[in-house]
Amino acid sequence: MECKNELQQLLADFKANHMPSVSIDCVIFGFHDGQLKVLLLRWKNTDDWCLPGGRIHKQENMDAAAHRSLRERTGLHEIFLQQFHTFGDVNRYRHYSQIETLAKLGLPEDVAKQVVSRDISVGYYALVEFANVVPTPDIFTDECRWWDIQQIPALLFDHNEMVSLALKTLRRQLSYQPIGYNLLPEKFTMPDLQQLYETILGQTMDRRNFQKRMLGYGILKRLDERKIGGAHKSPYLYRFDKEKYEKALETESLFTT
Amino acid sequence: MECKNELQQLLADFKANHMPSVSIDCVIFGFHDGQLKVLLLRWKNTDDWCLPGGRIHKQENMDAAAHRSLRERTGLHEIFLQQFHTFGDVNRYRHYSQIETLAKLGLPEDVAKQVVSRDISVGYYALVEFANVVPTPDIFTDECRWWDIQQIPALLFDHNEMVSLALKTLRRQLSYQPIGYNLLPEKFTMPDLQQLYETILGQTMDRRNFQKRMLGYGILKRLDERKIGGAHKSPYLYRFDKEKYEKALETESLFTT
DNA sequence: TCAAAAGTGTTTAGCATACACCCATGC
DNA sequence: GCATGGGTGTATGCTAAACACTTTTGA
Repeated sequence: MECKNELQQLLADFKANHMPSVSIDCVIFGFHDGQLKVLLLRWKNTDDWCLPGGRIHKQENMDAAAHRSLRERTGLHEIFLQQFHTFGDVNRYRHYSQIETLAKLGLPEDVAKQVVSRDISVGYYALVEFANVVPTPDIFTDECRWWDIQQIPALLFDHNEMVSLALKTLRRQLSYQPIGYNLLPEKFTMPDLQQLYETILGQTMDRRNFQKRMLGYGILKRLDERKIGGAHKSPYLYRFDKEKYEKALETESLFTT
Repeated sequence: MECKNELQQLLADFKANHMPSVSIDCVIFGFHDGQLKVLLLRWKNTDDWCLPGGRIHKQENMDAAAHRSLRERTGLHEIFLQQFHTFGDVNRYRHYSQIETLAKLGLPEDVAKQVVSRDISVGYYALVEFANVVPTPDIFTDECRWWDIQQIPALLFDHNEMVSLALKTLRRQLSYQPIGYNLLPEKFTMPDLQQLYETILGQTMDRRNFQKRMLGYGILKRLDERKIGGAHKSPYLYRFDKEKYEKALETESLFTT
């Protein structure tokens, strides 16, 4: 009972500080071992996975709330983060047997209902450098780890749909904006970059044409160093010319207002 | 006082039936006289204009709420309607001297504050056939009419920003999707269609190349009729091949999942 | 010395642009 | 008959795609 009151109190405090009806969910993309990965959380005492998310403080910009949530899950401060869609179906919380899941959480039913009442959720996607991430669970979850995009299980709520749409948006963005700055280490080789593109788009490309196109954007700087240690011929190392990269991000498309 | 209580009651009922913290705003595009137009509302007893909007019923899908709002403002049932961005800055309601405006509305201050408290707003844009629209004000407004996109005044809240972003999205969409089905009458001429494109993109195009491109999409059907009555040579009439048009909308881009 | 990966340049094709002439209609 | 707008086809250029040989490296 005391436990229940404590929970009620927690919930009341939470409600006082956060906007009701609206939540945020983040699809965090990372790249490692030639695989595109997504960061997922496992709910306490369950085998059920979901996307990291959060709520918006009453005096906080929505984008800031998304950044905060990201920071809490990954430890990263400067990240590429972009809104991609807002999900508002009444039944988006019923795709999966959430009642079972809530039961496993051990929450009293009325508390549980408030935790997952019908919400509008704003979906963001983030691109992060895999190696720098320290995956950190939140209070509802006891595990936070990367999943290969190909091997993502059935997620809670409408989160599988969110991942699909985020990936679709990422692919489209790739076709008119440079991407990679936030997904690769500072120094990388042209084959690294190509592998990233091929992984995101799910298709192979011609090495020579790819290189020509990338260099044509004028956002890469070839270093004097080469990557050593690998078998075979040592590839050159590149890094992004941040200034030009940012400019290319702003231009965004053929049609700028 | 009674008036105030009545308002309080209205507000209480409203809050019981609608999701708090979230609203919807619609940028409704129409096309007439070679001009791209947007439907705006004038607040009661003021000269302040804003976008039509609404709230989401507790048991209503968000898209349905947007459609309902559109229907109420235009009388139209089947409309092209698409979410384009969600606005969540804390200060988005302070771009303009809203306090003055609220004063003019004649609402008691505490009621007024609740009416325009800080919200997340989901922006939709709609393409409608100008001639079929019956502009209809809502309870907060006493005028609803079309404005040339070039002549839109300073709007309340962040609504100018919303119009800009909606237009930008529309322009981008034009570059990889056919548009026109919802903006033109059933039968139209190639010059009509070109004028629509030129108006949206804000640039002129070559007649011959435009026609080649449009016919190349395979979504137009040339009718045997020609448009009569105009001066000069009578142009052919076309209409969209709805089936192929829909298919083209789904394909959406080079990169389909 | 061999296999595997990386560096480099040329040819080709498809699509978008540029451009000019003839025809119909109302005044 | 003439000014205006609409119908049609061809030449050109640029970007993206296709494609092959040489070089380096570790095993």
